[in-house]
Amino acid sequence: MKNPRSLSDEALAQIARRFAVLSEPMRLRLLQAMFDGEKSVNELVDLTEGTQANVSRHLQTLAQAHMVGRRKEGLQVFYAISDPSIFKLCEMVCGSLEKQLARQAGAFA
Amino acid sequence: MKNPRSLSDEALAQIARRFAVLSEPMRLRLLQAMFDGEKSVNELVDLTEGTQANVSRHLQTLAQAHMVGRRKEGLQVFYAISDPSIFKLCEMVCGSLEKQLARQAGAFA
DNA sequence: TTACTATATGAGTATATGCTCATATAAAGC
DNA sequence: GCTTTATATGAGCATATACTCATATAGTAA
Repeated sequence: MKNPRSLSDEALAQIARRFAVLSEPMRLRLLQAMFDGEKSVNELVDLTEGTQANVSRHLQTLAQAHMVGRRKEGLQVFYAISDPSIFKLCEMVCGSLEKQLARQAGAFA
Repeated sequence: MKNPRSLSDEALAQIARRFAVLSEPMRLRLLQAMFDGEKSVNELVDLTEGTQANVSRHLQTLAQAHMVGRRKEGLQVFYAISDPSIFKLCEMVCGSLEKQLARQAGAFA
């Protein structure tokens, strides 16, 4: 019996990919660092305390997912959040985690 | 210079973990299959066309993340979505993907 | 040109996780 | 007890990806 799926395999793969991009703590740190506006790679390296190579790689991942935009200015490259849904997504996940952690002591104070 | 992060490493890891749970197409298929109510493992195997072993494993992952609940009735185990934020999360991701696709499509028009 | 700076990337390694096969566990009926 | 059915899980393999180190590329200035 063939089952009727409302979303194609292709669509599900894209949704999954999007969640995967958000599933690395370092990338979340980078997004968090960009919450108040665009930042150069070096600024992001300082803010996240990551290595330059690693920060650069994660920024490519975020850019390929169209979650951040790239602006070059001289030697520097500035990245900024380009998809406003990111903010809401993170809010929602934080919210449901807070509810879950309500029984325990929270790291979200 | 120490940077002030608004979310602890622990909190970021938990948020990342939550996104990771949603980053597998098979798990999204399972959630989609449960959108209209609870289902037994066998029903989910049929609906997703996966193997019993694999479906069972993914259900454990979803249950550990408190996204689905488990109810045992005789020989069968019924799973159901227990975290309503799942619906909104998927809606939002679908929405922002649609926008992206519309832009791409527009570029070819 | 050379030197310096900011960013990106190739190569290699380590770890995580998804999948399958086979088997284990649990519940019900005989 | 034994058998059947529904679900869970251990073991092993394959792949994906995060990380580091070293180097490449691009832009600026002398």
